[in-house]
Amino acid sequence: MAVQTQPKQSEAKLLVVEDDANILELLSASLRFAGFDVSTATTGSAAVSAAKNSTPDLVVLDVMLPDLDGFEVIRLMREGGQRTPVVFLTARDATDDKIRGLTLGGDDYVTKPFSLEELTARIRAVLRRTTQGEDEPSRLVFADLELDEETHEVYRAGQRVQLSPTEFKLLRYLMLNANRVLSKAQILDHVWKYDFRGDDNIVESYISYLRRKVDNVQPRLIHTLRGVGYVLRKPAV
Amino acid sequence: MAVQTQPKQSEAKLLVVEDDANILELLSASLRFAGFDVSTATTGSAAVSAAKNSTPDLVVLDVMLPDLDGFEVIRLMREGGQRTPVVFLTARDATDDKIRGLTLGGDDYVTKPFSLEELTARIRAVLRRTTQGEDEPSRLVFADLELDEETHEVYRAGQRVQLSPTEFKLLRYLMLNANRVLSKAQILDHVWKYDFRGDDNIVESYISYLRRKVDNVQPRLIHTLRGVGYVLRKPAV
DNA sequence: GGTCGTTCTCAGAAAACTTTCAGCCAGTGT
DNA sequence: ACACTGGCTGAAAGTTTTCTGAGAACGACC
Repeated sequence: MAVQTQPKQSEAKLLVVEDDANILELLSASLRFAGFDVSTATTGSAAVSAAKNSTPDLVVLDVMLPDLDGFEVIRLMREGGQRTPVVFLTARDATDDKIRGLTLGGDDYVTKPFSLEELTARIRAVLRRTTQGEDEPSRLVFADLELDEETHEVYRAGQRVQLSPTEFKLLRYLMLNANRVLSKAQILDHVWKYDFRGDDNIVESYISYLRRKVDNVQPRLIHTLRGVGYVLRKPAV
Repeated sequence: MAVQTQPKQSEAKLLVVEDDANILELLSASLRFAGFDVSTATTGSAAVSAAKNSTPDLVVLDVMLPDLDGFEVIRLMREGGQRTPVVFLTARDATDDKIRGLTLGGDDYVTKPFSLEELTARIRAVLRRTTQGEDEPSRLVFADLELDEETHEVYRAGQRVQLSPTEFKLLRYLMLNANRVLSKAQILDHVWKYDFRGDDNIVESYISYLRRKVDNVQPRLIHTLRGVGYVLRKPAV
């Protein structure tokens, strides 16, 4: 198999609005790679007109923008009758009034710094809620392993398993990329917040935790490829 | 279970009339998401003609409008023979006698600032009263937990439990969204008034009160999902 | 004006989770 | 068989999140 394709992600059209060039680059690259059709804007007014023209399925919107703030952008966008769902990006300690009301109308938000897994999970969740018709299932299944993104329940061989937040994110990432080999660096980049300055070993630790909780029965599903990374797959016949 | 749908809310047609752009956006987004078919107007005269054309099942009407006041709007609306029920939005200290009479005709009102739970509860109640035939039940039931929206009575395992107004609203919100994970932000946005300027901790406090009063017997129904939120559900099988 | 129920805040305790580290183990190549 | 490298994991330290008791603030009602 030559080409590695990403998990099908509804091919949705996203508009990403963010003025920090680094974060914008990070987001657009990884969301694009995740299979979304991404366009970008760096100011509120550019975002409004971009939304008018390209009618995205969802907007990823930094609340703090140089010109308009996120709420104004949304209001203007929706004045035209568009009802585009939004995932807001907010600063960690936006204790202000700023972050009130963001979850209304099926929208959601993530606070900076976030992990890419977190953001894409929210995007998927919002799309799931707002897209009618042929919907993404909220339940990931691989062999006898099941993970429900909505209820946060995980089962192995029918048994309920309790996972911590990081364990959950890691497992979801593995399942979304089943049969694909993931390097520790890759895992770190996706599952940990982008400002994490630690060492690879933490991935080993969490793989270990996950094995203990979720991969303690036959057949083993989490495999180590020495010097390469990890992969979730059914053992060879 | 694939799709997460909102609690079915009769799909009723609402006309929302409000001149403050922020509040209008807040209302239309969340009511639409709650399953109503929402149209909007920002002036009294626009409201009258909108009502003529689209014959809503219920009107949410700010009493204070730039041109006509809410009572005028209703008078004009009803001159044409329409008997559309109304939920008024009034300012905090509307001592107005006019408002007193409102509830007589089957209409109702909420004072600003309100919580969305409060508003949707009123809307549901008015629709329940005015819609004959297949009506929404006023009694929510989950496991051995029962909550009557009309009498405000709550029972756990057959035992009557006394709740304060906020506790009641919180529990109703949980029950309306049983089996769905609700973040503290989401709970705050729905159950607390939109001008509340406090932090998440108040949700924790009220969850704690609720547990003490309502979830002090087996099986536990209110569960914490660390880092995610709370959910009302029956324990794993 | 006092009592009561309620809302909201604060702060400490408890619990859960994350991260690091160090020693051990396993696979690989010589 | 040996040394080397990368991976695994137990334990401890560090951090974050949640829970809850106590009390201040508020307003309704007598």
